[in-house]
Amino acid sequence: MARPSKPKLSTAAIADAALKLVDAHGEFTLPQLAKALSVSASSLYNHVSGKDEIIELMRGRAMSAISLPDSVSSDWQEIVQQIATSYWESYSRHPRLIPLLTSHTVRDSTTLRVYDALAEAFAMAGFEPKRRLQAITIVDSFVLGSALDAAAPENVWEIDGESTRAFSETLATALGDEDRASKTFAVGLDLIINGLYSLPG
Amino acid sequence: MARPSKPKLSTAAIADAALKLVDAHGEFTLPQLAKALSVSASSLYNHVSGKDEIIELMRGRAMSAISLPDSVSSDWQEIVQQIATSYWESYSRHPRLIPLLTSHTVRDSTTLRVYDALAEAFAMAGFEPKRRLQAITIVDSFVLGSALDAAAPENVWEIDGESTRAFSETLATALGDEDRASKTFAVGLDLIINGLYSLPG
DNA sequence: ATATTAAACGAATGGTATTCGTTTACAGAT
DNA sequence: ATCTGTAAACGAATACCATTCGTTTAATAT
Repeated sequence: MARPSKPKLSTAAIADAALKLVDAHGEFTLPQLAKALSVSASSLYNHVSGKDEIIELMRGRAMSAISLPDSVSSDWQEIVQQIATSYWESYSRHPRLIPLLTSHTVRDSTTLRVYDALAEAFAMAGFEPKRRLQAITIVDSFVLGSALDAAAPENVWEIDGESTRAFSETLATALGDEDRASKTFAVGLDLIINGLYSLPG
Repeated sequence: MARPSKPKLSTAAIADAALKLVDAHGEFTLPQLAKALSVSASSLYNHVSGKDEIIELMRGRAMSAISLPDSVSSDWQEIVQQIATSYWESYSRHPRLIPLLTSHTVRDSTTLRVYDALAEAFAMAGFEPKRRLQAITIVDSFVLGSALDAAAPENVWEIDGESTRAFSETLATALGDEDRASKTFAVGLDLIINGLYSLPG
């Protein structure tokens, strides 16, 4: 077969199909992806430079739902809370994507705008550049860590039965609590924002 | 060649060599590893079930330096601070290992003991099992996220020049600050522990 | 002394990302 | 309307990679 009348591929279609594979299996290969798109693997290279770019496309896809709040409508704490929550939710909608992203440089513009928005919020709060970076890093670390935690829901810990009662009891409470991850993130974020507020400047 | 008088391999030697490769290149392959050990790739399978087990061995190697404090010597806040810091330091000594670990179930006993110790500390603080898990998760998320942040020190953000001034100024302050990551982690952890203390139970 | 196990090897298998040359449709210029 | 160059598909080929298997021989256990 040669060039078709209507192109079978596009970067959007590739990103969507890859994301679907990652959501389902936690990974993807180019032959898999090609088969899912009814296409040969080499055809992908007419639209994409390689597997790395596909991963970066998925990041953009996953982050596209982020809506950044107006900088004027509320105080900085509420703004930071909205940004961080929206950011975390985007990660959490595709938990199994996260491990693929952590070894990659961020090129996606939406993601970069999240940092811009956080920087402005903390600037509005009167944080000097140095402490601004500190605040951003703390929030970002917690978002990423929480999302990673949510990425491995059940089988993170393989218990041999040698655990203390304190930890066993603790683990037992995890079962059945549906959106424990979401609630825990909210609590932690709140705690961080309040802490940043009262931090000695 | 057949069986040698003294074995050339051991799980410890394999883990060390693999860790050295990961520290240097951020990844490893079995042929690489075999060459570093002056051995053929198939020989590795006499000591190890596959690449996954080697990764788990590296986790154990990286975490072996963790020393858990006595539960009686000080108050729970100091204990949690010591555990979390030691935990973070172990990750940070091998930052490029972290992405390999995040997609794996924890089997390493040292790592599991960290959770035990945290559970006991929070139990001592009077946290009920449910809030205990919440506290552990928050601390763990922050440790992991911070370590990941430290894993990609320079090139995480590829700036096109389209950033706001608030963020550009912010990024500029990152240059030259050697152990910024360590200081930021300390600030954030302190803030979390204090927050947990005053959290409505 | 003999049998079993352990630890090395090379060769083979099946999968992976990527490159290249070829084909042919489409789009723009003459 | 024709010509031309680019775009988008394909199959074949390359160079890895993880893993398995059969073989060899040393160490160990019986």
